[in-house]
Amino acid sequence: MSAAESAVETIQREMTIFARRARASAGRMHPELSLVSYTLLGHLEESGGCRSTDLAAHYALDKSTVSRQVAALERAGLIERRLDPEDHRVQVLHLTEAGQEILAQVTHSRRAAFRERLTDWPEEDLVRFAAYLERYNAGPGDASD
Amino acid sequence: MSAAESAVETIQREMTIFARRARASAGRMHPELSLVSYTLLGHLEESGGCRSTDLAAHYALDKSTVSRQVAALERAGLIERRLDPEDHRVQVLHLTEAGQEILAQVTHSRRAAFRERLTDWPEEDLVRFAAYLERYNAGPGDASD
DNA sequence: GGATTCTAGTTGTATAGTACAACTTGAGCC
DNA sequence: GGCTCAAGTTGTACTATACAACTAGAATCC
Repeated sequence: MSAAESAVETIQREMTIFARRARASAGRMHPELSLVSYTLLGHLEESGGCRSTDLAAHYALDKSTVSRQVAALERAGLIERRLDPEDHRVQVLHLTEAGQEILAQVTHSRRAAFRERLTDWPEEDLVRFAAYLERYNAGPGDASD
Repeated sequence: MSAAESAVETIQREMTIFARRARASAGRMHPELSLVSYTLLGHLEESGGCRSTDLAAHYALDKSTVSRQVAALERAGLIERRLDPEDHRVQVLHLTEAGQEILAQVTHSRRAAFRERLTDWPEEDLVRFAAYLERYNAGPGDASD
């Protein structure tokens, strides 16, 4: 097996390990905010408010799934819906203050966990690793982010 | 924000994107073998047979979860149980021939998907990317693989 | 300008994966 | 032989998810 083939093997294996771990630990780390909820809140912050349908399209989730997630986030007081005055079918979702706070907290603690894991890495390696990941994810597959 | 901090941000974001995608697409790619089942079969192959309890410990899953997964895999004819003659509480799990075949197929198609995604990468970058991932996963976190 | 068709979102129903707790069965140890 | 420990199963519940059917509002088309 060539060096390139063996590297592909390794990348596959390690990415799979990472995915499994992320899935297993996501719920335990932040019982108040599942990985999906966190991602949705994050997207709302970045986008400055968007529709349920946009979230579904962006993350390749069914609209019913998003609808229930959104309902839960609203029940928890983390987001609010504003009826679009132009089109009454549309509900534009926004973070509440509480939502912004929780998102900031979770982001902070997630960031801390990553940083700790990467603490010994020279800056040069961090930058290169980040570039590789971006390149990998930006690849020709599903453009889901 | 320093270059290192911004790289950590990027790594966190891109790893999260990857994990979400893997989770979303795993079921669709191989309807006959979920990501968990695939991982369990893979471990059985690597280890050459082990106990249900070992799988649970290794992947930080509850023994009841593994019990049901194993039952499904047995129902599907992909693994078989052999009673440990030394200790009749213990069932040693082994891949059947059918299990080996399916595992090989799924491994092959997963590998093809990865390879396609990485097809334009120079060998040097593949090798470095693989090394970074290994280093990341080998870090001080949970040693779940 | 009313009927038809499209779109946003909700609700009903089903499934997979998971955890926790209670239980069963066999092993090991005074 | 009778406690205690270990391996695994089963009951129950919850979360995330999808698909399909539905509701309500918007847009379009004679």
